[in-house]
Amino acid sequence: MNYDAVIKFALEEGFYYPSCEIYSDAQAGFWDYGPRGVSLKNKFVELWRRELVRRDEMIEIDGSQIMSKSVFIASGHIENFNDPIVKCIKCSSIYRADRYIMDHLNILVPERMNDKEIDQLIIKHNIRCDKCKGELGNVSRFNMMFRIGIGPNAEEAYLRPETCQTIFVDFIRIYKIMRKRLPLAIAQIGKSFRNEIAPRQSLLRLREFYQAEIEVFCNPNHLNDIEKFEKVKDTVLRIYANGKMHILKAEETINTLVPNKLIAYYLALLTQFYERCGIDINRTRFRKLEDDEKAFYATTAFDFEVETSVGWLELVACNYRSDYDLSRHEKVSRESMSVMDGNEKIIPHVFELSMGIDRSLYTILEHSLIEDKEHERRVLKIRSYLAPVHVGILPLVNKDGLDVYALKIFEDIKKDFDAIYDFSGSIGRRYRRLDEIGAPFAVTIDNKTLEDNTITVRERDSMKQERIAADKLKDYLLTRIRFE
RNA sequence: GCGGGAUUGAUCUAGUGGUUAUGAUACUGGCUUCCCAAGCCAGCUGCGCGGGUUCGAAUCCCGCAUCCCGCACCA
Repeated sequence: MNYDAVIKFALEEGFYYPSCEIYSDAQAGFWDYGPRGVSLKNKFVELWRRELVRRDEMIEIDGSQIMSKSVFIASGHIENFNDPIVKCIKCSSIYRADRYIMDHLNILVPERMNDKEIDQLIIKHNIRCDKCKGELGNVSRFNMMFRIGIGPNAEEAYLRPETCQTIFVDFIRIYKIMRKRLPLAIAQIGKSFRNEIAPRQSLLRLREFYQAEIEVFCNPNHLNDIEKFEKVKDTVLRIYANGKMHILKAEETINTLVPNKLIAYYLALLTQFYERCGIDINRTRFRKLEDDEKAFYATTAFDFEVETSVGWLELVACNYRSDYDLSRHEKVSRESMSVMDGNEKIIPHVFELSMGIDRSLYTILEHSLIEDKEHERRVLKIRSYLAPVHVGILPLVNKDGLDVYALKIFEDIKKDFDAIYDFSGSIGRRYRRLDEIGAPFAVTIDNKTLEDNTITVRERDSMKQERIAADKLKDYLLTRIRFE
């Protein structure tokens, strides 16, 4: 399915839709998850906990979304997370100042150049607006962080632009109390906020969005002492670097494409996780970033990208952040961030997996939504453990006590599964409705049920049915829906 | 943020100044129906927001917002 079809599907079925849509002053870049979307998201998060957090014995925290100014002085966001912009006095066109000058003068403008120097360059070379030849105003700064005021005096603070800052500022306490050793991974799911200039494409570019971030704290001198790497050494990594694809077992990438075992290990875990999300892994790649593409804190970076109808989409940023964050926080807060690793006293380095949840959910939908022309149906062929609804309970006809029997079954399982009871419309119509929201199973109660207490279970993808004892339904669903 | 296009029920859509705004799908209730979008009856939802022109605006004009395309932006 393509992007437009997924958007329409999401609106119709209640996966997600624009926030505040009944008001005309609703702002772009904010979307709500509806009933089906929340159910999908919750299951995605549970899979993430299962396949990453618990599997790798990570620690999960949940931090505040509002953080103090000092955090972002230390993190570099106050200084770096903004762009110098100039505005045309005449026609109000806005340009990114440093790039505009580079394009016009063919010179390199260093990132650290201050606003006055940029102003002088503009005046000296009489740079004018491309569109109307009007004069340009003074440089101003647009910071992508949402600044907010705390309390009656509106003390300066910010909505976090990435969840990981919580992990960095909490690190030393967690390390001291949790009795863990390096490498130690701390994970968090939560909202982040970025004041994008022009958000577009629904869940793909939001001003308020969910991240699942994993920060692996490690000793830079032991990046190849990773015993658990053995468990994933045969996992195939798809790496795009130097202009071509490399499809190799994890162990074959070490020292060539991937600098060490620790990074390769987590790239492998990530690959396995997304495979279990039902994303077509043959349409994914880890793209090794060139120096000019990397974030200001990264030394090695891979983007995990997936092919969609709108092109390659970045789902996860994997950055080796070295000791940038902890050292900066140590300097600004004057709290020591050193820990003992064996006999070494070090400031840990950090390897980060920064997942975009909203984009991941979008991709799962796009890769799972199928137009089944043969059976005239739209089917969400999503993994059963991610399905927003697990099972529909349907009386074949709405009389003869079948409805009563069906309701009893529904009451019996509704606390253990996401189940819906549906008696309205023909049986075929009800199957179609369940197919559309990806319910992997439909249970039908018919006359035979009244005689021998058996029911039929219909499978979404094959449309095949089998008859089982009604009192075995719970076991049946448990084995078929559980995480594999 | 700039330029262009668009905005009519949940979804798609007809409607270029004049009765009560069109149709389809979907949805709801009922009848029928023992297994895959059948049929019949009944029903619920709508002109993005604000201002102007006009006797009269979904329709013309202006502003704002959102969506789409391109540019720019994307730590």
